[in-house]
Amino acid sequence: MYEPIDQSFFEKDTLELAQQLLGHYIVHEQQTGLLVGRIVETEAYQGPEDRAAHSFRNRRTKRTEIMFQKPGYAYTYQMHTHTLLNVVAGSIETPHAVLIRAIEPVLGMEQMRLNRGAHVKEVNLTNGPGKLTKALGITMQYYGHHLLDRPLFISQGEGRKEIAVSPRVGIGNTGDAVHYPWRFYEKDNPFVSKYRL
DNA sequence: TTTAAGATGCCC
DNA sequence: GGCATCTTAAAC
Repeated sequence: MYEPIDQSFFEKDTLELAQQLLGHYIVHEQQTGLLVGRIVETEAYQGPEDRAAHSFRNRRTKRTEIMFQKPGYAYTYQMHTHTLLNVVAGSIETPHAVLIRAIEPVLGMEQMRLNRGAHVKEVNLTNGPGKLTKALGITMQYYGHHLLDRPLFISQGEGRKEIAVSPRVGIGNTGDAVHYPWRFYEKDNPFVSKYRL
């Protein structure tokens, strides 16, 4: 039923990929069962020109190294107490990534509740980049994992509604980059994260 | 070796 | 609005 998508899917312009990811599934096959979420919000980060990107000015470190590889790898990193998940984008040596900011629970909601806490309302289970990784059980162990490989992969979706666009969330102090319209989400979807400065 | 900062989220 | 709490990078 859920099968990894083709490598060619990742090989497109980064802004295009960020939009194309909307409506596709993230699948995590765990011992406890299948966890599936439908991607409803993404953001593009395009080093070396993009001041908000970790790879700004081709900064190449242990953390950013995966962004210089071929597209389709998972770039996970720790943000305070949370793990955030990116899909590496752009050709080799072009350090782009697409941050997955929100998903809509499709399968395994019981386990997602266990991962997130029983008192959390359904709409708040996965409506943020740190929330969805916790719900899906995604940790730093997936840094450098390729998203065509089980147990964590992208799977073909069944389409999406209208795409809305906005500036990216939570990038203060990055000059012009603050205004780039590189956040994409499915219009009117209740699982999209709250916009913050 | 030490320190600061961060693509967040939860609680007060 | 404060603060948790972890990884990395850059300062010293």
